[in-house]
Amino acid sequence: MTANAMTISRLAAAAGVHVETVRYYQRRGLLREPSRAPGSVRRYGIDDVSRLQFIRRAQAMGFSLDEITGLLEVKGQHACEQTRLLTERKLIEVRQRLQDLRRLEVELEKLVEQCHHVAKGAACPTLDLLAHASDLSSESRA
Amino acid sequence: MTANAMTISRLAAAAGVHVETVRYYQRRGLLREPSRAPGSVRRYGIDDVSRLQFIRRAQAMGFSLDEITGLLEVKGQHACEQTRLLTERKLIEVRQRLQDLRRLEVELEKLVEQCHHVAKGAACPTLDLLAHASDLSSESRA
DNA sequence: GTACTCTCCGTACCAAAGTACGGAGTCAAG
DNA sequence: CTTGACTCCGTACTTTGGTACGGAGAGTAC
Repeated sequence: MTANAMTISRLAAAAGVHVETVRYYQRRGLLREPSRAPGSVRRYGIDDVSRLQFIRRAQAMGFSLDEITGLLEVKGQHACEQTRLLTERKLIEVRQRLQDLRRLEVELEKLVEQCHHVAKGAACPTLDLLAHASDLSSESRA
Repeated sequence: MTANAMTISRLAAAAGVHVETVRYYQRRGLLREPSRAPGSVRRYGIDDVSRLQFIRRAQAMGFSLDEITGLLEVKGQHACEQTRLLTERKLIEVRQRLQDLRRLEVELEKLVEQCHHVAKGAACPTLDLLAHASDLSSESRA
């Protein structure tokens, strides 16, 4: 076995992260700190690369490091159920953000549109709108 | 005129923000610090409420406080053009975020879906997917 | 065996938009 | 005129996901 042959910089390179990130994940408890010969340097193996990649993939799916800690902890019997619940919650969050952003897109489109049609020298409708509320103020959400 | 009659807490309440937020905006230069009788307390007027509301509306439109500083500074001749440019840039950002989130939504939907169809006792497909890459790893964006 | 790179470690710092704190001074009501 | 609420002010802390720094020890290439 060539297991546990990597130094921290090789591990980081293998997973596509910075050395400092590896150390940061260790501090956060996302990654084990491998035991090492006293007065020596830590060595990492394939499993550590996998775990780092797991973390990065989960991040790409929108999970926070805290949530990923949760994902990494679920094991055994109800793992799938717990994971699914977490994923469903995340999906709801994402959909909410999508809705907010779509509304925002429409509003911004309106602003740009109006600015295109404004007469030279006239007041800027965007600044006016921001200054004098109208329908936007009713849109303030929690 | 009842102008400049408000204390900071009334101003904050009128605009729906916290006192500390008013002070923070003053420090950032988004809001003027009204002159005051020496050894006395600051008094605010309607204009300050409007300005605070402008800021909050612009925030709701996705502008950062730095960008809002810019919006508040543009005045006169080319105000509309500058505002429009800023708004267009913001719109592009919003659309990019929308695209990212839509992709994320699809991925999360797949995960949830798979977890629903998994046999009892079988491994969790979500955890598997996160653990063993497949098509997701090619999706890593800058 | 020495020079150069890498690792280790704690600590500090970054963005963004605030929030919290604590002591001293001020305001307003009774 | 006292009491209680409010204001002022600077500074520190929060969250999230890291990045940067600096000095001392370890690993390695020649």
